[in-house]
Amino acid sequence: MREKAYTADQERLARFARAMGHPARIAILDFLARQECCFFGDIHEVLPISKATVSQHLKELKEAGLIQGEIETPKVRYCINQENWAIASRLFAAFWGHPICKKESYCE
Amino acid sequence: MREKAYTADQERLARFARAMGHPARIAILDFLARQECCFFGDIHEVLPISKATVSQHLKELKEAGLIQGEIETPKVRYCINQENWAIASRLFAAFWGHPICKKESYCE
DNA sequence: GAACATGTTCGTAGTTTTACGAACAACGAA
DNA sequence: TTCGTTGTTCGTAAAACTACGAACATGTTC
Repeated sequence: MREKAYTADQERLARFARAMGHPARIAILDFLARQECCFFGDIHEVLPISKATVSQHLKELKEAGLIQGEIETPKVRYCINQENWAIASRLFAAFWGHPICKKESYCE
Repeated sequence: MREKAYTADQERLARFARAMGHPARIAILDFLARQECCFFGDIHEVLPISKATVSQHLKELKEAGLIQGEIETPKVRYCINQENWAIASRLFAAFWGHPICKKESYCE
């Protein structure tokens, strides 16, 4: 029954968008994009939610590929995942028709 | 305990992102952005989901402000909401640091 | 009026999201 | 060993999301 589906780019764009679909996660991404990298505690400090919830949001962003985390005992350092960040950036640019993207369709 | 919250832009960006967080809605926006305007039936035709579900997705996009619909008996014409589309475009451009947006002041 | 065409809304079901406290894991320090 | 710090994971609960068929609303046509 599945003769029409979504393109790979549509699926990927939606996946990234979903990850950005919560103010806390936007705040986290904003924060990380500015600092390049930082610790869990720094992120938790600027958010109005519990550690457990912050951890959950970070997991969501990690699963979407937008960030990555590595243990630096006893802390955990989180960073933007540059590779996927660039991919997402191009997908959104293409979607909105921003000049960063030359092609008429999504870039690759 | 509510001393830290999210900025208005973070809330708005998250709201738009959430609306884009499903492949069907990305497909709808893609379709509308290309055609400028079209009927419900045209949209339903290119999606692998039922009328009821398409209608639900359209409602979601309408509530997010990205599209608008008007009855043109016996059909319903859907269009991009240009005003909010431009706002969303700028918010995303600013978020990703795309050239359309110059520093703190909004682009254009 | 009866039949049709186009979409929306209702009711339902299963899944996912969001949030929290409590418990846990890992490790360095006392 | 015991304590303290840093985060994650577990368990739970309420809300929201996704999807569908059935029923409905509206206006056109026969």
